[in-house]
Formats: sequence, C-alpha cells, structure tokens
Amino acid sequence: MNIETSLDPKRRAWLQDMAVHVLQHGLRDASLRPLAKAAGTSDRMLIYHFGSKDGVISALLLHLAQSLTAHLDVALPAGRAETAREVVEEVRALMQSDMGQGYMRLWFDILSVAAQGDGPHRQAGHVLSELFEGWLQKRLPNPAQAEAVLTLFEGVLVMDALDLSARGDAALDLLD
Amino acid sequence: MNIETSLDPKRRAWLQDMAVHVLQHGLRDASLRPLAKAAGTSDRMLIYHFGSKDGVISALLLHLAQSLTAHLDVALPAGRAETAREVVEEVRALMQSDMGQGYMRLWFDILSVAAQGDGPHRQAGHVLSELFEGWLQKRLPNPAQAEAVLTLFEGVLVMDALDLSARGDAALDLLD
DNA sequence: TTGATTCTGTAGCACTTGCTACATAATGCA
DNA sequence: TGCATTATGTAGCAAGTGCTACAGAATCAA
Repeated sequence: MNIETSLDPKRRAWLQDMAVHVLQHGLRDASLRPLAKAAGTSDRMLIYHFGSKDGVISALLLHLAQSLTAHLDVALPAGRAETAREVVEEVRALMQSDMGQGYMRLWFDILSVAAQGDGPHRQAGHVLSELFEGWLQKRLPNPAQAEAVLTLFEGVLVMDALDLSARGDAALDLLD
Repeated sequence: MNIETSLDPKRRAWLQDMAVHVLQHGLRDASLRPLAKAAGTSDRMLIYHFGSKDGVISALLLHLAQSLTAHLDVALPAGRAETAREVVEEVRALMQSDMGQGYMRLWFDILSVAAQGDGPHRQAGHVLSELFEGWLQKRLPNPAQAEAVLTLFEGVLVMDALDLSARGDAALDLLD
C-alpha cells in the first residue's frame, strides 16, 4: 500500500494534477472519479494508493498548503521594509489573481467543513493558518502584530469573497 | 404553484422545521429528502410548492436571515452605551451558544458556496451582511465604525471556527 | 524459472441525488 | 351535481457517490 511514500513520483504527479483540478473547481465536488480523471488514472487506483477518499483529500490538502507557501514566497519575497498595511494589501491583491481565487475558494471550503467539526479539515486549517502567520511575521515591521493582522486579513478575505471590498478597505484603516 | 405566497401557513411551518434541521446539520448536506423528513412531508411536496431545490434553499436562507436578526435583537437589545470592543465580545460570546454555532456553520456554508460564484448564496451573504452591519450601527458608539468592525468580526469568527481564539483576542486590541 | 508480491483494468454494488410520471384525493366554483 | 383546479402519495429514473470483487499483468526475489 506504500502508506507513507510521499516521495513516490507517481503519487506526487497525481497530487500535482489533482491540485490543479481542485484549485479550479473547489473541494466541494471533489469526488473520486473527477479527481482520478484529472490525474489521468482511475478511482480504483486512488483508493488503492491512498486507502480511502479521506486519505486522498488529506494528502491533497497537505500538498496544496505547501504549494501555497511556495507561491507566496515567490510572488512576495521577504526582506523589503513595509508597513503592515502594505503587506496586507499586497497579499490581498495577489488573491485577486486566478491562482489566488482558487486558493480562496479552497480556504472557504476547508472552513465550512471544519466548522462542522471535521478533524482533518480543521487540522488543515491550522496548518494553513500557522504557515501564513509565520509568513506574516517575517514581513511585518512588528512581528508581534502577526496574530492581529492575520485575523483582520481573514475578515478582509470574507468581504472580498462577497464582493463587499469597501468594508474590507474600511477595516484596513485600523492598521494605521 | 403559489410562487409568492410566503404567508401560506403550511410553507411557513415547513420553513420553520427545515430551519431547525439546517441549524443542526448545516447546509452542506441539506438535500431534499432529509429536509422533507424534517418538515414532515415529502421531497415531492417541496418540489411542488417551491419549484425546485434552489427554490427551497432560497426561501430557507431568507427565513433563516430573518430568524437570526430576531434572535439577535432579543438576546442583545440596543440602547445600552457600549464600546466597540464590548459589542463585539458580546456577539462573539453569543456565537458560542448552540444556536450561535448553528448560525456560524450556516454562515461558512454560505460563504463557501458564494465563493464558487453561486448567485443566490452570494445574495444571501449580502443580505446577512447588511442586516448585521445595520444591527452594529445601532449599537456602536460611533456608527461610522460599523464597516470596519464588521470586517474585523468576520475575521474573529474565522479564528473561533478553527479553535484559534487567541488570534481573535489579539485582533480586538485594534479597537482600543 | 518459479513463486510471491505489487500493480491496474473492468464490472458492479448499494446508496443518495434532484426530479418526473401517473394516478388519486381534496377543494372551490358553476 | 358536475367540473376544473389544486394537492398529495407511490414509483421510479438517470446520474453520481464511495468502495469492492475478481481477474490478469508486471515486477522482483529465490
């Protein structure tokens, strides 16, 4: 079953392809057959290699979390001196790209399942939050701000998802 | 078909019962047969009276929005002078109740579908946002704060949903 | 070469989904 | 009373769900 061979190149390729599919279509209707089709294999194979659908989704969420941080580091490298507001607005702008929109959909899918009490999705939420908070710490003029900025940014994200960006703009004034 | 007879007592009773069910189980697996069972009728009847599943869900979301504001007004009547932080913390505490948790799950379900571009859910998101923003305006010492406070509160809600309340606490300091 | 283990395709099962066909019962109007 | 509209139950369909059974192919150790 190769339960923990993340280095298996075939699995990596599958995860890569499935990640693309999920970023386009969301986690909500990520069922085995479409996922398998996106990966160029069959549902039978996914079950065989990951044990169950939950196994597939968990591996996929981990892979996506790593992809996101990689993308963030490339798009917005650390080191430039910025105000908290500038940092937030840069990430916010990044989230308007196609890739960003995909991650945003994914994020809300995770939240809605996590809010129902699902363990794996809540854990994925924690991982992503911590990754992003660490990323913020390295770029904020005052790293102690990271928790507050993270929370505020989540709110801004919600507003942007609802096409209510003006509310988010107003909230950014709290950072000055 | 009685397309707009919201006053029809039978429909109102159905919506009431379905709302209870949705607050307990979330919108995510709110399919016709369970909903019909909760309402004491059949899927056949729901389709007949609401036209389609979308018709059922739309009516249900509207009903739930009205219920929420009613609950909020009862639990936290306006008129007492409070700081912005006190207002937020009171609503936040209310959201920890069983009823509040139900609405929170509902809210994230709406967000995750709205983020995929679904019209009716996005509209429901707007309605709920505006209702809540108006509710905030009537209670904040400075009503102009409402937009920023709304955004911040959404972020706090996300953190609480992930059991990361400490992050939310840190963000509340921004209000002082 | 043999034998065991790992892989992969084809079918299919039991279930849930939204929705429809059809027949029947209830209801209001003439 | 007769008729037409409305209302409701029973069955079922086509599609999609996660997952399994079974058979055959590939691979590797002996």
